[in-house]
Amino acid sequence: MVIAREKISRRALSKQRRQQQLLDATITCISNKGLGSMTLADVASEAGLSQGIVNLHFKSKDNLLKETLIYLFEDYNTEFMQAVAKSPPQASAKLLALMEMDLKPSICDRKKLAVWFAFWGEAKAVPTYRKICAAYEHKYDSIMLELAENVIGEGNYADIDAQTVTDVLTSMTDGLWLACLIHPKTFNRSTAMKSIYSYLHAVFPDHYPRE
Amino acid sequence: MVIAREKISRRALSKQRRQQQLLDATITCISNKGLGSMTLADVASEAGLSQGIVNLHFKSKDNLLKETLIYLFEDYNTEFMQAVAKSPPQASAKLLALMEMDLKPSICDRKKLAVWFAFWGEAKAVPTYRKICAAYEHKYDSIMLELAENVIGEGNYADIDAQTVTDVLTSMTDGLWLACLIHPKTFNRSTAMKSIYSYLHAVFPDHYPRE
DNA sequence: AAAATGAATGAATACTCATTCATTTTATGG
DNA sequence: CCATAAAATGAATGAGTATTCATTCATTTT
Repeated sequence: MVIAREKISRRALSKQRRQQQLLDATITCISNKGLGSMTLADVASEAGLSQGIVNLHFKSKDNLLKETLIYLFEDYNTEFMQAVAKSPPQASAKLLALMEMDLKPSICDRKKLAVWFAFWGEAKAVPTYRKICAAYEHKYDSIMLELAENVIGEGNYADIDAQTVTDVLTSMTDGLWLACLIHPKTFNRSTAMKSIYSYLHAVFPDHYPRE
Repeated sequence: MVIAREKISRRALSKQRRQQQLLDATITCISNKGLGSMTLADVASEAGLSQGIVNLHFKSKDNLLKETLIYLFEDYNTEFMQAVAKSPPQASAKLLALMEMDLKPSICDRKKLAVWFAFWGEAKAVPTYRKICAAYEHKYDSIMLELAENVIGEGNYADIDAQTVTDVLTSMTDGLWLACLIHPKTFNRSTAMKSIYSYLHAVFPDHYPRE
């Protein structure tokens, strides 16, 4: 019996996996309907489960949204740390690897970007979101800062400071993400990478040669 | 005939003022409560008027939001065109003036930025918003592109193309706006300008000397 | 096999909010 | 001043939605 089997597998799923499934469904729904008009019924239906399921697992809608933001960050965090760990040991290579990571399809993907921007769009009104963002982003900033300092120390770049480079790179990726979200037709991943590389080349010519 | 015309224009004016007042109230409410949880009652109360007032003037909430986005763009548009018109005639000066405009307090202001990001956060789900954004932004892009082309033509910058410069500058301002919105404590207008100038100096050293 | 568990259901509840509209207030031309 | 229309009001409506909870039932424990 197909129905019976389906029912069994539904219940067999562990609590953690069910929550993850609901978080994924939430991301899909925010991306499709917007944070404002997404309903818990949408999430339940997207997950193929019943009305009350979200409140059962997440207690409230507010809490579901908070957990979704954290889930997004944890995902990004993993990619970020992997990019640093797996790239060659030179600071310049790691910095470039981080930029490439920000533009790779699994990160720079309209579905996820829509959710990031949905939260940023509520950040002024919802201090909880702002605090979560601030905590994670501070970590990325300090890692990039150290990399930029190392690159500067290796070359002859007396008149540029590491914080400025970090600020430029961070704001550029955020801006390129917005372009990907709003202008999907004209946005192009390799053009975007070209923009970033053009800055790196301009500011650190010894480390990032003209291609 | 003259009397009739006067009568019409007077009424139109007051109507227009009321609508502007409601648009301002909407911006305040979105900024304070987020696009998702802002209600028409909030807007009416913010404007010191009654329940039904928004539907009277804007027909529906969706329409109010659309008009609010257009209102934001018209405001930005005025500043943009003024910045181009009032700055010295050299393309390099106009480009710098545009960047300074993007960071001036009346534009780079958390209240307004919260509203921009609120709309961008819904842009994937609401094609209307995306179309409005695309139409305006295409215009800004082509103006900046021409300026960048002129700067390149004036100097010895064979290996950089104008579209890349435009892309970098546009994405940087968007990213800096996000920083202003999310990290108000650490964000600093002059640091942000320093970031932008550091790029202009790096890419067009003849036009933007080390400060 | 019986009892206990707890995940999942989905109907019922309580509440919010956009929209409508009958009524009141205000402005204006005659 | 009055007559008329426009503008504004705010109570009423009803569609929609988060949340609750009694109940079901597959699985685990005894």
